[in-house]
Amino acid sequence: MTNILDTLKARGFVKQTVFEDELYKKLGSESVTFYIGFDPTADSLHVGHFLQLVAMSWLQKAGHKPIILIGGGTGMVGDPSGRSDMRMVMTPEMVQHNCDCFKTQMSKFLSFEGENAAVMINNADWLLNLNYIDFLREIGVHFSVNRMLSAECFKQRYEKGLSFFEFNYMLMQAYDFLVLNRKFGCTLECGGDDQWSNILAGADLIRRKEGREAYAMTFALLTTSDGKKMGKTQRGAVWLDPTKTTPYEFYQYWRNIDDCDVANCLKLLTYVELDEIEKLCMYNDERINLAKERLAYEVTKMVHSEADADAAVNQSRGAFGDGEELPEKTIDKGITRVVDILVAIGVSPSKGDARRLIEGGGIRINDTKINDVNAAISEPDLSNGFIIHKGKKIHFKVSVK
RNA sequence: GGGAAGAUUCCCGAGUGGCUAAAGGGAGCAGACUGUAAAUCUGCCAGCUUCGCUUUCGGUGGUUCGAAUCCACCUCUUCCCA
Repeated sequence: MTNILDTLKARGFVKQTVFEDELYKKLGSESVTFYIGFDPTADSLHVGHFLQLVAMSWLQKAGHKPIILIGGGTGMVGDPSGRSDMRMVMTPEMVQHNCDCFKTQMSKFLSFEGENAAVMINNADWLLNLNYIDFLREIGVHFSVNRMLSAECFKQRYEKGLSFFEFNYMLMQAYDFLVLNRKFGCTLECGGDDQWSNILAGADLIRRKEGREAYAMTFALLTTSDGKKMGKTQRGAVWLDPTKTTPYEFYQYWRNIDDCDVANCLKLLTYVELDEIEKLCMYNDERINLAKERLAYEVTKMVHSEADADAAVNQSRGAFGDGEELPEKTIDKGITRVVDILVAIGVSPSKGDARRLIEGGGIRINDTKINDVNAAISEPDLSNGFIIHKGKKIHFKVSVK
């Protein structure tokens, strides 16, 4: 049986580790309890979280026990990294609501039952009632400011400024790891590579304070080949919640990624075997599209369902090939002008935008280009339904309610 | 506590009384070319009842025929000194 660390490395997950040799042996010989932290700042996860969850599921499948730590404690204060944003104070109810949403979505990738069931824990349980003096005496003494300042994550913040709260973040996260180690025997913390300093601090703290082994491992962040964060679109993040990002849109997002990112995404986001990925991605011409289709299908199936993935494929055939199905939208009775319809179905954010789109020749109805800004849909089309195209990629079948 | 600078449209960043819905860049959208890719070139990029009107340049008042631009106060941010 192969060591899970080999698998993760081969697929490009692993960025940094501590005591890799020891960790390797441990992962190969026993069930390791590990954790990753998630901040409950929204009621849905996005694709960045998805990568972490896939990594977790690999580990769980190999027999290790996942702990999902929800940052309810830090969420009560608000994430300081969103600089200009209002620091929205989250009520316990909101945090609870977001946790519930997370759990539903996560249960598709992780098992909350069985021998090594995943568990979800909220750090508000211990962070909120922390006594400041006790914390300083117990935890604070183990941290050297000089060392913290030399950490990469703080260096980048020098110019922008760094609040004491943010500086404390490292201690809180380190403390989380310590608590999980004491209460649940958690010995490994994972996370995105941007969390390296914080994770390392926790592992260090446990070793120093408890004299016990503790390990750290960071995973690659989901970025494009030129280093930009993936998962952003015109309309914001790509969410896992089907009401925020429909399965069709989700499918299309992956179908449209750059050539050079396909292999990476297949390795990190799907369970497709490595040699198969290699075969799929060996082309530099249009045959690479098969790899994109496979990626989009697999990921949609994982996040939503096989039925949703099949539907998305069929709708895509209709939109881009010669299939029958198309994603559908309905409009209220009485809306007839093209401009109004574009706004009604959410293709344009405003009428001005819709007008410009028509003026620029970007809109077609039933394969006829619309040139007149005031054009309206004719009666037979209104009752029978019609197809609206925006550019080359957005196609909807529209019918009147 | 003392001193200095600053807050501009999604982001970065010009603008210092009318010609400014506000330069330039990035992102985004559309057109051409393609493979539902990239690169490149072109156009668009506050809202609306669109030959016009309305709302925008941290907040509130004020000066002016007229302010993003001048004055006052407030809020917040950054920097220097303690």
